[in-house]
Amino acid sequence: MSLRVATWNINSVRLRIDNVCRFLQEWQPDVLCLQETKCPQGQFPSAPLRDLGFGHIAEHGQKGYHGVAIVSRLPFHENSQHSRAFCGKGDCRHVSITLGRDRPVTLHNFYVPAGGDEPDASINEKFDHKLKFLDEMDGWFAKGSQKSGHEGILVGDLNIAPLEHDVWSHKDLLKVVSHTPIETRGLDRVQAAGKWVDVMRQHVPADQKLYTWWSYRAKDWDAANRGRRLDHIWATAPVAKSSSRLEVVRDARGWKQPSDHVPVIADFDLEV
DNA sequence: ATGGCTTACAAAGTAAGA
Repeated sequence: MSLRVATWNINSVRLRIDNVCRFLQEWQPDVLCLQETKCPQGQFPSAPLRDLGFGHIAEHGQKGYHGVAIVSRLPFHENSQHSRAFCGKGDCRHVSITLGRDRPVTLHNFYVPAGGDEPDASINEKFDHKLKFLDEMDGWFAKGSQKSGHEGILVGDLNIAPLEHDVWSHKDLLKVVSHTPIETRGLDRVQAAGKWVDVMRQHVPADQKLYTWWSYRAKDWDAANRGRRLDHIWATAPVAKSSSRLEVVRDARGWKQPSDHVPVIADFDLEV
């Protein structure tokens, strides 16, 4: 049996619901995790997704900003939906559910704060928030937030491109928010605390460029190809080991009225 | 020339993204 998991920062799920439906139909994931839904709780465009067979939806949204959701063909464990509030804010940056019969797998969907422009926490409150968010994730996973016996998958827009070839120019971006050493060290700590394996880099060697986001501001995003890998798929070791395939749907950046992020898909050989 | 754009919103100009 195979489980296909996808993650996509959609930058308004209501504006781009047709793109979501196209993706679900053409790539046939079992579960799609969305970030930046920008959709108030209760106003998620569920109907067209249900019509495509995705009748299980965990939404955690608010007006205007942020917001995450999990859209699934497979049922969730009863009462398994959780949304953790980070940094004492109710800003809808996490939702998790549990899948699977014999071997439960908890799926975490995260939207880590972008962090603003200036990579200095003493003068930029947004950057301070980003670092504190990472610290809180670290502490949460270190404490063993995972139920014992449960494996896990963590996906989302983590807003950090940790490796040299996760950005178009390592040298130029070391001082740019998303690729600064203090952020990448923070992300490394989160990964270690949860014993998470970077599934994308298991499939694509670290010396090859790998991007999931291209700025709206580039005149020609495709030709310039100045991307960053801001979106991630992590899993606990046994789950990561079962991953048979990875796809970054770069073409989606060229669709009509696109998001600036593209879907990332991983297949796992799991009983679900 | 990595922001030159794009989004939401008690709708014109702000705030936010990254």
